[in-house]
Amino acid sequence: MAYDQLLLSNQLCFRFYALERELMAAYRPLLDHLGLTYAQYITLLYLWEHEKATVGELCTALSLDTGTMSPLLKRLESAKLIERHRLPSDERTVEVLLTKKGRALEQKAVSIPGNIATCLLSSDRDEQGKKYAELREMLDQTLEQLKRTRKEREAGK
Amino acid sequence: MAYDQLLLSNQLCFRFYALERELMAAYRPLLDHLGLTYAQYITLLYLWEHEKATVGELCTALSLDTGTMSPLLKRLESAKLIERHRLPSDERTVEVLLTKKGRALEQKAVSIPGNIATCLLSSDRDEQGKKYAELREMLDQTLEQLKRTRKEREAGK
DNA sequence: TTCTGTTATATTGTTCGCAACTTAATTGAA
DNA sequence: TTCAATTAAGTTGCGAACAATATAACAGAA
Repeated sequence: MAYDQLLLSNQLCFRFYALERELMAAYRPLLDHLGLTYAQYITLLYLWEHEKATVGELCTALSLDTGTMSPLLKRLESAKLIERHRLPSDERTVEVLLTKKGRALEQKAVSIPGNIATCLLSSDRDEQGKKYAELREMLDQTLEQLKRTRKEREAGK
Repeated sequence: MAYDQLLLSNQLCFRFYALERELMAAYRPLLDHLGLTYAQYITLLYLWEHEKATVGELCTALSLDTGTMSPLLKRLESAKLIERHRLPSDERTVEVLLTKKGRALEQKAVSIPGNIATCLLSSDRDEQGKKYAELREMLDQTLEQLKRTRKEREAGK
């Protein structure tokens, strides 16, 4: 190795960690305006797209476990943005539905992705499309690789 | 726009968010072995490199605030990995030092970066160096852009 | 039908991350 | 010298995030 892997400045992972938090800091003022956290926002993104979902569906789609999702949904429910009820066909399953208020919030959220893209990408307009595609490609590849390794290790253990 | 920006599957930010957590999941079993969390690990990385630091220095280097760092240091201290004492020259400032036990832990941590690199990068050996450099470059650029925008907005507000 | 194992969700307990606030020490201007 | 402003760290409170556990409903075999 040509350099010390234990140096913070050489760590790819620390970059991901720092970047993720800086990104959340960019979202915060925009989401504060809607009274949402990022986790709540992406939960609503899923519901705006699908109208309804079970708790398990949401956990899978957002890669969160029920220990995160259950209290989060409880808070969205007390904010009157969603409703929850158990399915008659299977009383174990809880279905999550948007309320009218929750559906209406989408209109206030439409400006967020564009706003964040401005923070995230270079101000050079010509570069943006290319950079976006490259980044997306790399992130997808890296995420897939991580998941693959995790499954291998879980299987082998 | 050619597609819906509010679709979760189109969101660059969700990729960062999901990737960061998948990465932490890769670290967890390795760090459990040392009895550390990721935040504690990078705090020790900084101390292994610099031997000692003030609380403010650590906050700046890791982009964490004192509300995160103070209790974290308290836990590292009760684990006997660090010591804290106020500087005689300025009683406001707290200096953090590694204990012998904290210094010794570095030897158990040396295998971690290589292990994580295996999870993170493709198994194609030839591709690794190139991919690592590209990813690093993109992350650095994106992080810089985010910080730049944040400062502009803070100034303009 | 009954018992066993599985599935879906919720709860508990710990740490992180951050905003807002507190405390105490230092600085600097009047 | 005095006192108001600043600085460094710690505390409080809340919402993630996750492991471990609990609860309840369902599914299948005997």
